[in-house]
Amino acid sequence: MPEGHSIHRIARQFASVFAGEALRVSSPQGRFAAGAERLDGGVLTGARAHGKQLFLEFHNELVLRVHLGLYGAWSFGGDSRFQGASSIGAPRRIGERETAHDDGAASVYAGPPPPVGAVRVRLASAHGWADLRGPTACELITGAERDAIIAKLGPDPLDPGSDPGEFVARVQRKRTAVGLSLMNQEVIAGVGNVYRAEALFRGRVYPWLPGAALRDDDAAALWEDLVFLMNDGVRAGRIITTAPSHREGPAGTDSGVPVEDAHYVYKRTGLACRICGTMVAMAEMGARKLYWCPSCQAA
DNA sequence: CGGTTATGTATAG
DNA sequence: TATACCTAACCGC
Repeated sequence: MPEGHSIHRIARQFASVFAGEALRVSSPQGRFAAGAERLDGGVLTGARAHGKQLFLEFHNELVLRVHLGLYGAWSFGGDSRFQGASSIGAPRRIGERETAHDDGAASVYAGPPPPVGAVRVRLASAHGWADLRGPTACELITGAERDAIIAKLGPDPLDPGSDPGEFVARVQRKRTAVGLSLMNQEVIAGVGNVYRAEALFRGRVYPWLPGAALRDDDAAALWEDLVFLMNDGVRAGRIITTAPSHREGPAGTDSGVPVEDAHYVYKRTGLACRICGTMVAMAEMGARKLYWCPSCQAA
């Protein structure tokens, strides 16, 4: 259940702990047995994310494309070096569960544990392992196919090289409601249901406003806010969109912000808006639940 | 233990 | 718009 920030964290994790290493690749569950066999023993040369797509690149030019979908997840474990790189911050986060490794007395890494549950793919180096469960997509593609996939996607707020004007142009090109376009990965890549609701609220944007009617500066502000929010998500390992002054509990650090204080509107149906006190509303939009404040985000 | 829910997308009609 | 996909956490009984 990850948005773009989780995928970028995972890509960074792979790059830092597996790049340059020969990997044992297997599919304990069996559904990726053929692919695993082709990758087994290969050296990981790089890991990249664009939006919610993850690309693990191997020395033999093969690319493993993974999309976690609604309930996919990676879990990691390994030696201390591995742990240090993977567990900065909160101990447990959505889309990238980390297993605390029992290193009672600085024990030597003894290899991955027996797989638990439906592990589609397991990657293992001399220092650690990664298990993938429940992805929507897990397939081997070529570099050219990877490039084609990225070319179809909109700009990613987490890519420093992306062009804000590209987002503005794409969202304004259609009459589609802004709330729908933010979920369209061809308009902007990496935004999901939480960032959609929270960015619209922070920008005071009416979710049903047609993209074509979105002012230039409002569109640009939405983009800039998503750049800020999503980079913060990569750093913190969770989505926190509230300003400290708008939280009910005592001000705290990332790890200290309680779940119920992390968002303005997401999953707050019926609760008072943190800004104006109006009851937060919920409606279906694009087969997903949209949360908004009818006063702050009035038409 | 069973039902519900989820930060997603593809495909059918 | 509806449904399938396919996994685990959570909640109420």
